[in-house]
Amino acid sequence: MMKSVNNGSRQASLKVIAEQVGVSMMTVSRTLRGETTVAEETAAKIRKVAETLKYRPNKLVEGLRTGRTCMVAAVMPAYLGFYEDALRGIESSLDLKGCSLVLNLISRDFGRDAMREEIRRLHRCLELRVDGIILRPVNDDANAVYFNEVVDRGVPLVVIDRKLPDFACDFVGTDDVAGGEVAAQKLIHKGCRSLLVLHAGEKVSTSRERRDGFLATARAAGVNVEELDCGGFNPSPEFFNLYFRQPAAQGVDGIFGVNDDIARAALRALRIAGRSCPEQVKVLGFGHLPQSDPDAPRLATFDQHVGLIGNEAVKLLMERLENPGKPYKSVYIPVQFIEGETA
Amino acid sequence: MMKSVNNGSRQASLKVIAEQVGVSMMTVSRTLRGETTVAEETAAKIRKVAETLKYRPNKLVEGLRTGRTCMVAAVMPAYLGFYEDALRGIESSLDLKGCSLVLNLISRDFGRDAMREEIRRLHRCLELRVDGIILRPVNDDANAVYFNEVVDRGVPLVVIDRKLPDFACDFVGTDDVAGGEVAAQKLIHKGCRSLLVLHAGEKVSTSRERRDGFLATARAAGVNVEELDCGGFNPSPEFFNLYFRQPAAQGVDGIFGVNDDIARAALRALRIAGRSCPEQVKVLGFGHLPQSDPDAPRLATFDQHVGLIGNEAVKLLMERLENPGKPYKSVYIPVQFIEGETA
DNA sequence: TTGTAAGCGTTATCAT
DNA sequence: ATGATAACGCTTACAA
Repeated sequence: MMKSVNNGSRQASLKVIAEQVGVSMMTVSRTLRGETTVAEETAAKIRKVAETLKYRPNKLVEGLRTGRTCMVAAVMPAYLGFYEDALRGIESSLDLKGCSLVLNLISRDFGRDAMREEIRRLHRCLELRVDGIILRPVNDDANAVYFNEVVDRGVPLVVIDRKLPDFACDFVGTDDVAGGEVAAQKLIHKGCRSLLVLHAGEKVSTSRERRDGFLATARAAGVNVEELDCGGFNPSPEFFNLYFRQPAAQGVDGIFGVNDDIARAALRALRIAGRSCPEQVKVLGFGHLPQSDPDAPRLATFDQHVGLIGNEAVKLLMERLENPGKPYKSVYIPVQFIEGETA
Repeated sequence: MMKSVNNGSRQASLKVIAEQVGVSMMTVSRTLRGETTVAEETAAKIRKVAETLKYRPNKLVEGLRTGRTCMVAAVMPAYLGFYEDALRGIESSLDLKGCSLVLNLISRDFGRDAMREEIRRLHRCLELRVDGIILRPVNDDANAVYFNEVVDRGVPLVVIDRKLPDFACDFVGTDDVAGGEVAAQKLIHKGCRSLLVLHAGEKVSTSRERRDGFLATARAAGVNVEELDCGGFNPSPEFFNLYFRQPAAQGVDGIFGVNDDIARAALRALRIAGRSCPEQVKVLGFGHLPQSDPDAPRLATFDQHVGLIGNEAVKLLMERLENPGKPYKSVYIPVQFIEGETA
């Protein structure tokens, strides 16, 4: 029936320890923070009692006083996919800085209300007095005025992956334009003369920029190039089958999918259409997602080093915390080409 | 150059609002918490100023006073895989309760030091004064005395997925024994008479229990049954190829892999060994992980409803918070058989 | 070397 | 209907 350590007593606190040792709270505080101005004899006694009582300093109070809670919030899509790496990067970087991660997941299920949900979560973060917020915005075409509340409070906000138009803040993402450019270069270099870029539509900045980089480079090189809007990052197989049956698709000898899913879907559609890869058509993806099927051909793609995005986001956050006035910075993580069997 | 809202002034607080309106902090507090004992006229003024100043109550202080921080920590493997669903379940359930999730990821890279890392993270959670902790232990064979510090503090601890021996606390996991039993029943029912269970070794409770359930049911039914220790949840393809070349493997007509990865690996090895599935050998997996390759055969498996594990963990946590004295509870989420092409 | 007092932002309790 | 005061756990500034 009896509890083991703190029988009946309050939680260990400076006060409790002070009473038990017979000194003032200050002496305890000093000792436990490692100040050397305490008599060794007293200090030893204090440390012993603290140990016995399993004292843990209250970080919240520290935050209350210093204005630093050592908590940083991340707000991201509930279906992490791609972002799991970023999350790991964020978490481990924060850990190194002695900070804790408050995670907020925005479910797809909210649909058009996702933005309202995002705001609600941001408000919660503010109430928790987190030191900063790392955000993958649910929308990158929306007017983002409501982020001003965060910024106005002086809470550092770092946006990752999808850049918000008309909103100045720190940003970390992939160098999508360069990625698209290199994709085109690679295909052209491998002899392709009629290119196709499969993208996810106008609304998503990452897709748009990869496509733009690709188109620009292809056109500059004077090769034929088409684009096809797949309507999203995870189009149905039927979509592709339909497309690759059309005559227009017959001449294509190089395809760039703006993400791996699109590229793999194209791969299957090509197989069904009876076109060989990489002999007749070369295919590049983007993202370098883990390939769960060991029997599928290894997709040539680009690694986005997503973990680095997370690391860098934390770094920017810490820099702004140190120096709130400095100009906003955008960091673009370069992609790395990954050889595969499809190109 | 000028900040937009709080130019030069302190953060909005009860005090600031009180001064601005010319009332006491208490009146402001009462108003903003929706008490009705405030004159409507005063209340209106207060609400307006609070709105203008974009006042957000400080949850930390609330926690300091009430002992409830509305923060719950989760400690899980950095490579979520399987646990991403649980994480979503936890996060969304917490959100419904008005709580925030503090996420701690334990990287595989720590190897044998993972436990030390786990302890360190638990300590951090205690310093943050979280209301409770949901933990997927890094080890389930280890002596877990150090969790006592958490329990002794009266911080509810709910363990998920892997049950700790010799440690009493709330637990939520899969009904692994029943899962193994049903797996054997299904195979026997489909006519298999020589079974094989591919498991991950003695150390992991989930694997062990699925195997035990499987073996017990198979033996009770009087069919032939063998077991093979794959040494982990992600064995190399070579491991299986080697095994299926042996004469002992030739008679097997029903295989149960304790997770989907093992089952799929077995599937490939069977194909290489020239044995047809499901005609000659039927294969069952466990876990119902998303199958990323649409061309691979749909694996017959068991859905663990991992999201529910997360939901239930939060429920247990809240129950214990309400009633710290009640006896510990173990909840086993039943699995659901998923038909597939491999059985 | 040690202690006292004030304050961080809020709420519970007891006045007025 | 409103206010004053203490308290939560800790640190900073100032005394002794």
